Amino acid sequence: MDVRSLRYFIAAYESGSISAAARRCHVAQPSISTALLQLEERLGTPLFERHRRGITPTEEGQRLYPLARQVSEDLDAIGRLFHTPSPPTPIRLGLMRSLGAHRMTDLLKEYINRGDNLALTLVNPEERCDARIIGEQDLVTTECFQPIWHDSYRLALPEGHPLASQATVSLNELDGLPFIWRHPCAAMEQLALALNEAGLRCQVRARLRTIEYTLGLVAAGVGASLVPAWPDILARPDVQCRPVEGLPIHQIIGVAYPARHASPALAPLLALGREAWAQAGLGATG
Amino acid sequence: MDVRSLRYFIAAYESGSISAAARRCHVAQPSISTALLQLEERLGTPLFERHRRGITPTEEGQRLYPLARQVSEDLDAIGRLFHTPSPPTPIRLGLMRSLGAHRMTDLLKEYINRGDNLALTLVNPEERCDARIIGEQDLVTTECFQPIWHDSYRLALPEGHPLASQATVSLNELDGLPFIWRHPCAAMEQLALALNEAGLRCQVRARLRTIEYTLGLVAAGVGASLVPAWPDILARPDVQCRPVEGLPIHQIIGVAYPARHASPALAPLLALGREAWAQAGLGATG
DNA sequence: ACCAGGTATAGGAATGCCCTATGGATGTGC
DNA sequence: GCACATCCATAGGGCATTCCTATACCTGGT
Repeated sequence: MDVRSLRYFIAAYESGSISAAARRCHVAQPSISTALLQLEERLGTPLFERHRRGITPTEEGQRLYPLARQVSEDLDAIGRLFHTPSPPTPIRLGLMRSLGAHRMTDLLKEYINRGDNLALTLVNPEERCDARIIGEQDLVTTECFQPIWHDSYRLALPEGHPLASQATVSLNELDGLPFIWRHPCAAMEQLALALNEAGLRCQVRARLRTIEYTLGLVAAGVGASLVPAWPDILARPDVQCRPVEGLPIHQIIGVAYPARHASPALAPLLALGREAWAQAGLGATG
Repeated sequence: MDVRSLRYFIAAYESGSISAAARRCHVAQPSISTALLQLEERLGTPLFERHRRGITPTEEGQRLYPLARQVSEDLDAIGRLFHTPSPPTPIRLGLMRSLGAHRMTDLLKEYINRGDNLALTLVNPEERCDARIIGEQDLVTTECFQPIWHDSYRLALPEGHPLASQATVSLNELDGLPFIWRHPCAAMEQLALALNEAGLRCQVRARLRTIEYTLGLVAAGVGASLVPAWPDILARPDVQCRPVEGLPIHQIIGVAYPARHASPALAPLLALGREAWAQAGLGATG
């Protein structure tokens, strides 16, 4: 009886899926799969029913769950037993706009978990802070940079817009197109520059700051815009995203931190960034 | 944080010694030693003070102990959660005399632990039974034999007896020596045979059945006897044990069980015998 | 002075875990 | 209707952890 299997069981139980549990535990799916099979073998009873949409616990699985939680948490408590809580480390983190609330909260959650009693304060990236989550283009020379995410940008069009019938859109086709302008945004500035150089007109219908409002206005047919190609944006039915030909707008987002005298409490954040970046790199090549 | 380390910690705590814990856990001493060091490293505090006579728990060790017990027992409970108790398997075990109460109870304890809900009945080896713990010489042809222990026999003398000043005793020196005769005992019968063949007299002061009483009478100076060379007998200060020259009396004790239709519930007992026999074999060569 | 009993360390073998790759089954979108 | 995506299970190789033996070191007892 291994506590590792129990933790995997807990994750699978709470996720309702072996694959999701694997993502949550940062291991590959077969690890959870075989561990659960071994646990069922060891206990002599099936714990889950497998089906296409995931798994549902059997009655035995439901009986095991609270006990497994108990053991797992007791073990964690032992780990903290002699861990004299250090005074909270204040960390001021500057966050640029348009980071993607979902992935950013996941990152912060993990950071707080891994860090040792952090007191996180989120501020604008221009303010004084210990580190900044920003696009690579905004680095200043005294800063080091740890990449986290790679965002490529797409032209966002309302559903049914003529340009949306094409797989890609050329720069010339943007001439005179009404735009929802998001500000500040390096990608939009690049677009403005490109339009200007090509002698194309740029018609701005609205200026605003958040991606969410931008998408709402795009969906309402007020105009087009430029948004990062995040899965949850690409999945929206009311907005269609198309790459702009010959205008590969990318942005690398990461942690910028002072090259000298960086706070040691940043280490887990940098490690998380390294992991996410490596993960994306693997996905890109595979 | 691994439950393995916690179990080692529990064994060390309860044994008061790393070496004893290793024996109890059936692992080598360095395994416990390094596991404890790792646990202390992990928790960031020493758990034991090491000294020449063993170890004593620190205050932190004492705090950890009940929690470790809790987790360990909860985990065991999970292991038994879906283990529908099978109906008790009755096993009649025939036990010859003079097996050595200590090692025999250890063996039975382990057997009951490993077996699946056994109902053990101990009887004399002549009675009907599923298996017998006997000397190899008492095997009948329909039985298989799994050796467990190898006993060699010594002449037991009261402390200060003239013969005890010698490292060994010759057969001739036993002529006319008063004896405490233990019965039944294959070794004593071999001795009687040897004395008889050499034409030596044998003077019997008492006849009895148990080794404990025998040793009491030997210590009281009533006479000599022949006893197995077990560590706890050799360690007695009131009795001195000497090998008899040219008379290597040995006995192999083990499990005798029917060659056909042996109860499957005997398997753990045979496994235990195999382990003990291998262990002794290693000790003899090393 | 040597031996016995205790713990710590070093190095090699084996067991087990994790990962990648792949197969099978079943909904989903065009 | 057919390709595709998702999810779980299985196979095989690489690697980390654990175990063991052998040995060093220390101290108390003979």
